[in-house]
Amino acid sequence: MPRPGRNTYSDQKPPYSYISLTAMAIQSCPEKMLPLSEIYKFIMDRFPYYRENTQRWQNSLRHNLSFNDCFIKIPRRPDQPGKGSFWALHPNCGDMFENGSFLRRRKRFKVLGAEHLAPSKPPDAAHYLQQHAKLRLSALAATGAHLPQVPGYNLGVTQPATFKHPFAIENIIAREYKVPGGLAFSAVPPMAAGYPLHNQLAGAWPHVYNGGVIDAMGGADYGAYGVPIKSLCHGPQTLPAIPVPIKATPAALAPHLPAFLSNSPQSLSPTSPQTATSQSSPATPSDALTNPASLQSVAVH
DNA sequence: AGTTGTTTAAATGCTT
DNA sequence: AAGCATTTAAACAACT
Repeated sequence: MPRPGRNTYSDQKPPYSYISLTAMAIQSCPEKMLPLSEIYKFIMDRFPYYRENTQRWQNSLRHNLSFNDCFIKIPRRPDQPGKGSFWALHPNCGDMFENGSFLRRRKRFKVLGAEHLAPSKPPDAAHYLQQHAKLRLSALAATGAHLPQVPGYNLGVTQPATFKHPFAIENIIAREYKVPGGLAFSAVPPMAAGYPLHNQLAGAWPHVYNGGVIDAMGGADYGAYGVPIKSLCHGPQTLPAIPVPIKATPAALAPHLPAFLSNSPQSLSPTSPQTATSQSSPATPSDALTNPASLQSVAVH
């Protein structure tokens, strides 16, 4: 748990846009979808800055959820009582922060085509995620795995370690350039900028380096909903140290990234079979659902 | 009544 | 400077 009231750099505004914060929250949960209230909670738990002015930033965040096509709304099933819908990332949104900055995307993600023209039809992506979650749950039940129960929607299903969405919190952390000595350099450029850089960057990023994100996820060992962090993320010690240029160009970046960092639908060659990067166990039937063909999307502008 | 979700509009700041 | 992404504010509807 974060330390309440601690007056540190962690009280400063984190260098993440609402979009990246929301994506982080969504990716932190095994089912990759969260209700609004849980997104709020995630952000407030991890970033003390957002424990204040809640009306302001939560309104902004809601605006972002509605306004940006990279977020999709997933209706609750009857067996998932509660307020509001779930929010998830559009399966095709890929790595929106491929430029290395979580403050500003290079391009906005925009959905094209049928989804906009026929909104009355439930979005395939939403259906896919629901089905995906369901199938993974039944697969899990079959294995007899014991995982913590989370009311309503999140049953603690863990992701296979082979795929990490670019927004997964561990991937975001992984982009920080770690130096053996403990000094850390950020892959996030200028805005690090807005931070007091006279001191060590590690000090400027306490929410990341000083037990921030990892520590705050329920105290180093447990992440959201009591799921052990290590089952969700690579531990900090196993995070790849990836030197990312301060001003990264996609062309310069992509070839050097480990597969799991560039492993997004959009980063694949168009001819690559999607099943190769399925988020679910390759042995599960949910693979058939991982790439809804009707989902057409593109980054625009 | 409070929360959730959508939409419009304007301001701000970064990128090209 | 223009274009664009993001932030902020606000109004409003729907829902619990």
